[in-house]
Amino acid sequence: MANDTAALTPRAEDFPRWYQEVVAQAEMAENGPVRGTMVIRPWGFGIWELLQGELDRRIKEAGAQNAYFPLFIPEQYLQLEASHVEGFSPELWVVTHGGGNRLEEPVVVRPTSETVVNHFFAKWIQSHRDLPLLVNQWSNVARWEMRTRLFLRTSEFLWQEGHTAHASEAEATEYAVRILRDVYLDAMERVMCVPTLIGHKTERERFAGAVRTWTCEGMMGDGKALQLGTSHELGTNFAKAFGITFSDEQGALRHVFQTSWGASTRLIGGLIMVHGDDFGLRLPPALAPSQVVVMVVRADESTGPAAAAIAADLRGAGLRVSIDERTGTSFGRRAIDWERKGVPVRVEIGPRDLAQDSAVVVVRHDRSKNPVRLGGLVGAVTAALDETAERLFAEARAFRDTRISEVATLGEAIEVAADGFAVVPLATLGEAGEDALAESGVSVRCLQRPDGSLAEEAEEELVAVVGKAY
RNA sequence: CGGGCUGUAGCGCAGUUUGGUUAGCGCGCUGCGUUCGGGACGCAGAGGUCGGCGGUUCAAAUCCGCCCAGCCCGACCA
Repeated sequence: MANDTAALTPRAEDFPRWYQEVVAQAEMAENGPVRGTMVIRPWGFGIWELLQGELDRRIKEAGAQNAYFPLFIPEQYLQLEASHVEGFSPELWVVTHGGGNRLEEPVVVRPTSETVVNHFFAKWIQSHRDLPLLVNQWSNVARWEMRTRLFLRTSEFLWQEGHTAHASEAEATEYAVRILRDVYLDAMERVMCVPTLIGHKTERERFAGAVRTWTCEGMMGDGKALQLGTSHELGTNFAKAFGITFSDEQGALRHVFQTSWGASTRLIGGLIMVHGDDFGLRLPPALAPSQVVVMVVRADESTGPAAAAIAADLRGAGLRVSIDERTGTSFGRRAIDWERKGVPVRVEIGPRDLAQDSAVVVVRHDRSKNPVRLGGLVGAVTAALDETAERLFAEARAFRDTRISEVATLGEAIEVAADGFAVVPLATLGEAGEDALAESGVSVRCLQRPDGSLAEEAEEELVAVVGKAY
């Protein structure tokens, strides 16, 4: 298993280093051979698959269907939308050769798929009866990045990207917000147990080609911000660039209003940085590839069969269960391996337990250990998993709340943003204020109403949540 | 793209200044045994184009030249 015997660097001592060590020692991912690329190992990919399932179900509930568009995009497509090309040009990987020959027209590896998708939307949409068109794809994308960190920023990453077309602006806005709330916010808070702020971006932070960008922002364990998911209103920008028109009920030819939205493997990085502790990862039960590991403390004629029976009972209750009977490896080593991987509950079973018809239940989130009668094991484990989800969320929210302050001046905002979020009236900030923040490495994460709700119309009394971002 | 640094076993490193038998150490790995309730121990093993190419020399991981790759710091970024 882990081939590193060193203890983890404490979070408080060096947070970035702690993060890297958790990713490595929990066997989640490692660097690929090409600079900035990432190999996602089975444990990390297992988490991604579960998260993917949760997001996918919500996306489908919101009415979108999955489809797939090509990895390669003609370079000229990118040129069609002015601000889009301006935003993405520096990040493009361009393929110039194929089959040993120079290509007549270079193709870009998709950095995002608005351009190809909309090329086809233009073909598929003729009538108001074709609307709304709601499509999602799960894919990889590639962007040239200067400085990469596993999961948080990699040259290639996995994500879903949704693309929709609507007959009216109001409908597009409503859908973009619906995705933000019903898909992203819901999955982040209920599945990932990550308390999440929602709002919209300032012009400076807006997606290249969007008229408005909605965002989900989480606070990491060091007080920095991570953008967890975004939903963009594209207005008619791409519709005009790609000629996406439809005949309305009156027979008039009009441009569609569009949205696009995405969430990526970056979420796994956020999960680690929100819930991890000095002993490693702590997984919310819904995303744990193994929710329970039954550990055989010592091999004898009774422990193996007992562990198998316990595992069968737990599986019967619908849980994901692993059995660890590697009794050739010392107990401590194995316990620490599972702890680092963040498995929410361990059930330890040895001769001593069996003699008392019990097992030891160890809960990862607070590392508590308690003996439990075998007959009550399924109930105890299920309760511990439910409690883990609640406690992880509550703990993260309590931490975040202690690191958010309302402030009245730019100076205070910068000070607070050193290790948390500052909430400052937008009127105080202005565009000049945003420039001033940028000089200290601080940015506006999102704009919201003073009560934290979304400002769906142009409103006067908004506040800006500012912080340092990953 | 500017500045600094590093390439020696799967990983982390020593050895290079001052060239000299068979290139070492820790972890990991394999086998056997003793262990096993929070990072076990003993014994025996396996594993190397010393980043690459060329040069100097009786002799190169070590000196010289060129090349390649990676890391860190700056400018840029979901």
